[in-house]
Amino acid sequence: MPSRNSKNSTTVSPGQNLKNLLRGSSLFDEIEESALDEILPSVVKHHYPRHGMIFSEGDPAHGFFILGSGKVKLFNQSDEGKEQILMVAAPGDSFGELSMFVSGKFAACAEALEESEVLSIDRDRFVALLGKNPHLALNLIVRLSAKLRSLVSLVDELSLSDVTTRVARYLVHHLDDDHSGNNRGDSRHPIHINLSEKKLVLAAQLGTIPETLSRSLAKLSRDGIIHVTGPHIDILDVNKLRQMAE
Amino acid sequence: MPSRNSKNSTTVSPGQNLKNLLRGSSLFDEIEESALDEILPSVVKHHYPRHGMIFSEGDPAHGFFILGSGKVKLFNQSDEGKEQILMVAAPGDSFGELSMFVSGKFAACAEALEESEVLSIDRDRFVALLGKNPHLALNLIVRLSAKLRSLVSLVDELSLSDVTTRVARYLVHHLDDDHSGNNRGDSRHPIHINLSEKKLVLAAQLGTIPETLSRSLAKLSRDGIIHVTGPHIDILDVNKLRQMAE
DNA sequence: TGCTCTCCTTATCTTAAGTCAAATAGGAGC
DNA sequence: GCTCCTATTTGACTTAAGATAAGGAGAGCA
Repeated sequence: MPSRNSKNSTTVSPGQNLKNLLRGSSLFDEIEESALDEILPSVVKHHYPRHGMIFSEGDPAHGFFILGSGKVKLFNQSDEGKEQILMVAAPGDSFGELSMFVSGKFAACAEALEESEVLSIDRDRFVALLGKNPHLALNLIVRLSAKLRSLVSLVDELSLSDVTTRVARYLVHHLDDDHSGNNRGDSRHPIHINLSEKKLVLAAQLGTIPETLSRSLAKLSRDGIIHVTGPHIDILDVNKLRQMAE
Repeated sequence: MPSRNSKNSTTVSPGQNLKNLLRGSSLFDEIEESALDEILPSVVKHHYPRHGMIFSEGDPAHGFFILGSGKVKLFNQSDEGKEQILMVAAPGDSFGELSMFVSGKFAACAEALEESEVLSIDRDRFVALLGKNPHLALNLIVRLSAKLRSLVSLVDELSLSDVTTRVARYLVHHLDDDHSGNNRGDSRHPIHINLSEKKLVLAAQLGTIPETLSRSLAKLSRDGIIHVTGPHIDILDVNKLRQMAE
C-alpha cells in the first residue's frame, strides 16, 4: 500500500499567515482580533497531497478542521467499497466540528480530493472560546444548521427519489448557483454547466455509482433535456429539467 | 378529510407551568432564571391530537418547538406517499431549530404521533437570547451536533446497507439503550425488546415500507436470531445480531 | 357474538439500480 | 506519435426492495 497518509505539518511562526487563513473562513466572520489570538497557538497548518487521508471514521477527535485551500471529501464506505459522500468541502469550509460535541470520535472519513491545506483547531481551546464569544457560537450554529439542512435533503433524496431525479436536482441546483438572476427558464441560449467534480465523485455524492450516473445522464440526453460532453453539460430544456427535479 | 389540523393553543398565564416545561428540556439546562423569564412571553403552548400537523415542509418558520409531552415525528414524503422519518421526538426534544438559522422555511413536516403538548418559541427572541447567553448557545450546539450525527448515520445506512442490516442495527441500538451493562452477549436468558413505535412508523424511520420490514424481521426469525410476537422481540442470538449489524 | 378499523403479514410480480465485464476515451509523461 | 493509467460509457445479468393484492389478527364497541 502506497503511503497515502503522508502529510506535512508546519507550525508556522504564529503570524499573519495563519490568521489570514482563519479570517478566510466565515466561521470567524466579525470575530475580534483578540479571540483569534487566543486560539492561534492551537492552530496547526497541515498539508495533504491528493488522496491524503485527514482522518478516518472512529478516529479520536481532538479538534476540528478548516480547509485553507484545495478540496476535501467527507464520506463513509461500506465493506464492499461503495462510498457515500456527505459533503465536499471548499476553502473556508469547516469539518469535523460535530465530533467535538458529541462522541469524541469522527463519524466519517475525510480525504483530500486534491492537494490541500488544512488547519486543525484544538477542541478544548475552541470550546473555551465559544463559551466566551456568543458571536462565534452563533456563526457555528449557522454552519451546523446549514449542514443539517443539506443532510436532510440528502436523506430525503436517497429515500424518496430515484437516481435520475437526483441528477436533475443536482443540475438545477448548480444552475441556480451559476446563473442566479437568469434562472427563470426563459433564456434563449442553452445554459452551460461545468461539473466541478469528477463524475466518479459526483456519483458518490448522489448516493450511486458511476455506471448508474452515466446511464441517468444518458437518459436525460436521450430525452433532449441536456447535452453532455465530458464534464461540460448544456441544459437544452431548463423547464423540463426543473420539472423532473420537482 | 377530517380536521386533522385541529389544534388548541393556550397562552397560559405566564407562570410556573410553562417555565417547568422549558426546564424539562436539556436545551435549558443550567440556564439562569432571568434568561427563561426573557423568552417566556414568547412561548406558547399548543395542544395537538394524534395526527395533528404541527407544520409542513416549506411553511415559514417563525420559531422552533420543544415537545412537552407526547410523541412527534419529523418526516418528508414523496409524491407517491412514501414517507421518510428523520426523527421521532420525545418529551424534552426540540425540533425546527435549524430553520431559524438557514432558510426561514421548514425543511420537513412535523406531525403528532399521539396526543402531544408542544411549546413554540419565537425565533427573534430566542436568537437575541442566544447572543447574550453562551451557555444556551453551547447547549444548542450540542443538540445540533447530535442531530447531525444521527443524520450522518441515517445517510450511511440508506446508501450503504440493506434493510435487514438496518433492522439489525436498530435492534442492537435499542438493546444497548435498555440493557447497558448487560450487553456483552453472555446473558443466559433471551433479551427482550418492546418496540416503542408501531412497525408502520419503524419502517418509515428505517427508510423502507412495512412489507419489507416484515420480511426482514421474518428473515431474522427464520435464521433463529430473534423471535417476534407482535411488538415484542426476543433476541435469541445477540452475537449473531451484532455481527449482522457490523 | 359479530362488526369495523387499523395494523401487520404473506405471496406474487415488477423494476430500479447494483455487479461484472469489456470497450472507449482522455491526459500526463516520454 | 506511443504508453500507461485513470475515468467514463455501454451491455448483459442479477437482485433487493417496492407495488399490488389479499388474508389474518387484534382492539374497541355495540
